Amino acid sequence: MTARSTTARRRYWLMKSEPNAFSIDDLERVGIEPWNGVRNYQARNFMRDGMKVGDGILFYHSNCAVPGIVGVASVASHAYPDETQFDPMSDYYDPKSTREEPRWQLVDVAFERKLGRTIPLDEIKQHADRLGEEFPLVRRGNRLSVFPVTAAQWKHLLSLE
DNA sequence: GCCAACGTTGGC
DNA sequence: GCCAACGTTGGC
Repeated sequence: MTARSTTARRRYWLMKSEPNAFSIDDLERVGIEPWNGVRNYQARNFMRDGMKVGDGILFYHSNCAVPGIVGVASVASHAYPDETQFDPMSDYYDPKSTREEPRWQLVDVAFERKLGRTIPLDEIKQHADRLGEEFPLVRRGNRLSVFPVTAAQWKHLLSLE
């Protein structure tokens, strides 16, 4: 086996968070955070099946005055069950989930850096031709909170910083 | 605060 | 398995 075949290429992702709930400043403060509360199967599957420790994450602020990319983070664990699904006191409690067969998984997310400036959504939309029309942020009605970013998209988005 | 878009639920 | 109702997301 060659070294190349045993080393998976680093992947890239975008993860949304409402800054009122958990902002890039919060991540900087704590350093590492279990990405709990994802209750969408597609987003869960990306975390569970696609993410590897060391993958790059674009940290996106949604549902706020200036939505956009505000920082860079990295995947810091493999997927494991989200504890909040078992907690009746949690907003994220899921009575249909069991410890034997947990429904929701998460990864730990580590702070890397804040961007020099926010890359606002309205500016990202102006680059739809470069990013591809299928890039979720430039599509209407997009609600997916975790999705993959290609190396080319990653490079282009960060070049806007 | 409004509302379009979308995912999930549950009756049938 | 269909699909209307409902709840949530998230830009504006």
